[in-house]
Amino acid sequence: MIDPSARPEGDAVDAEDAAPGPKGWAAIAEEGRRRILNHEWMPGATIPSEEALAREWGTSRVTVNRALRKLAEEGLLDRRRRAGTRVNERPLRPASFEIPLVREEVERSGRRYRYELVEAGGHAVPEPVRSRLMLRGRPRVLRILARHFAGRTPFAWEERWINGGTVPEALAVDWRRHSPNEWLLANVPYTRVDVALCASEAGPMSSRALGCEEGSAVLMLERTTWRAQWSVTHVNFVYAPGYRIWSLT
Amino acid sequence: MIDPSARPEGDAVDAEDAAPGPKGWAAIAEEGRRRILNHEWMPGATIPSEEALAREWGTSRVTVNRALRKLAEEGLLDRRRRAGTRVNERPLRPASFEIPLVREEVERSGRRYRYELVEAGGHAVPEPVRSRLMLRGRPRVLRILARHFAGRTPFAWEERWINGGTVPEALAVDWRRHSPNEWLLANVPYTRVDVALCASEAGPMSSRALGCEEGSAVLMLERTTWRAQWSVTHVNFVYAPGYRIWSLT
DNA sequence: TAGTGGTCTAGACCACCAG
DNA sequence: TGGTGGTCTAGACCACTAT
Repeated sequence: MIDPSARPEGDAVDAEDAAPGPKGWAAIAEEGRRRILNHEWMPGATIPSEEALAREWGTSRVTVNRALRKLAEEGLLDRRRRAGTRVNERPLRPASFEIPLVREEVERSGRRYRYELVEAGGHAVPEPVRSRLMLRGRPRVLRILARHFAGRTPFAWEERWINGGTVPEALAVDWRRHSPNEWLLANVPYTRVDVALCASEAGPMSSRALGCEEGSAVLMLERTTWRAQWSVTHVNFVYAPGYRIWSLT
Repeated sequence: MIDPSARPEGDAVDAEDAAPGPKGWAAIAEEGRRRILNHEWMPGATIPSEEALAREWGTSRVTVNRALRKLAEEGLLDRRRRAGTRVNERPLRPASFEIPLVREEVERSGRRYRYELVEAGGHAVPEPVRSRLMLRGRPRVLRILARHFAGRTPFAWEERWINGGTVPEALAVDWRRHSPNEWLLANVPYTRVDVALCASEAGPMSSRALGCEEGSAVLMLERTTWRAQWSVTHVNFVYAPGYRIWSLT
């Protein structure tokens, strides 16, 4: 949840005058980052071994390891046994996007969140959803349609299917009072989540729900959740036009 | 680049019969994950201290620390000094999306990649781009329009501005031969990248370039790159209709 | 103020793989 | 086959914060 490296602490030991190098693994990582950006460590080149760097910086190998591992996670370095550590030619830190709960996203922006159930009940399952949920036979499937508001403005449209074979309790829940996302998170442990993002054109229902024109370009998030090998739920979130998702800096 | 936890190795020590616990930090993390999913560690509850777990599993505290740190990064645990480690009430592993280079994405899918320059030259800078690049005064700005193909099919449309104040060399590059993305990555170190995703409607140029109807819903990726406090480039990638971006499992 | 997590050290063994 | 990174241990000090 919180990046531990963001709280560099524990100033190592001593002081006096002996060790001239940076103190703490975060500082060491910073020094490595600087050398890479300044091309003191050239792109594609092999950097000194952990042991050599530990000697140079007057620290232990484990500390150097921790720092270099961080830089490797950031994509700046490529590490392999025996081959050593190389500066990545394409220091492309893959942008990462986090998909928060709708409620949290709205509240974080300082607006009031409201959830509104539109419809909940059994429903024929369209083929694409059927295959996503890997349904066999004719299990009961619950469909939920709902809106999420930021203040008075529609924020997102939710179209969800819940596999009653995996989550029979869901059939008895009062969905006027419980938002599916939050109820499921609180009540159904899951082991895997598949998420996809795409652009879509607002359909008849979503455009009415979001107060935009049919055919408007909207961002759609599809999420399928699994508990072991059993599918739990598949949901499409359609965000109101203009919605943007930002990378985590 | 590579998740180190994916290669659990080094089987710890001994064996004999003494330590019944899981071996290695990855195995320990797995055991913790299991307990959380099985509600053996209840949501919201505080789990035993690192020292206690180290004793229980017959390992060292550092190893337990490494494992629990991993689970915290995954969002399953919340750790704080003195307060101890708690099971997160919302074990929502934030889905993360990686934005690869267009070329890599195309080639990974087994198709042939081709880049085609449409236009490159000085150009008036529209206000939104101007503010994104934080341009002051009237620096020279290069605009590049290009297409990216997967086989014979248009894959993405690129509209890019390069800040000539920060990257004067860019003004002399032959953009018929070099794809801006790759040239910039290879030649300009950067320190920060801002990325946003949104849905957009294909405009006159992008629709013609992508071979779709004007107004089609398309996914657009905006990226602004910085070198220290100087903006390097701002680019809009418009993907052909139907493009989907998947989370990294 | 005491207990917990964050970090460091020094030494060690092992898996991997380029030469 | 040797060198490199991955990992483990045991002990230690420190920063933070709930009580």
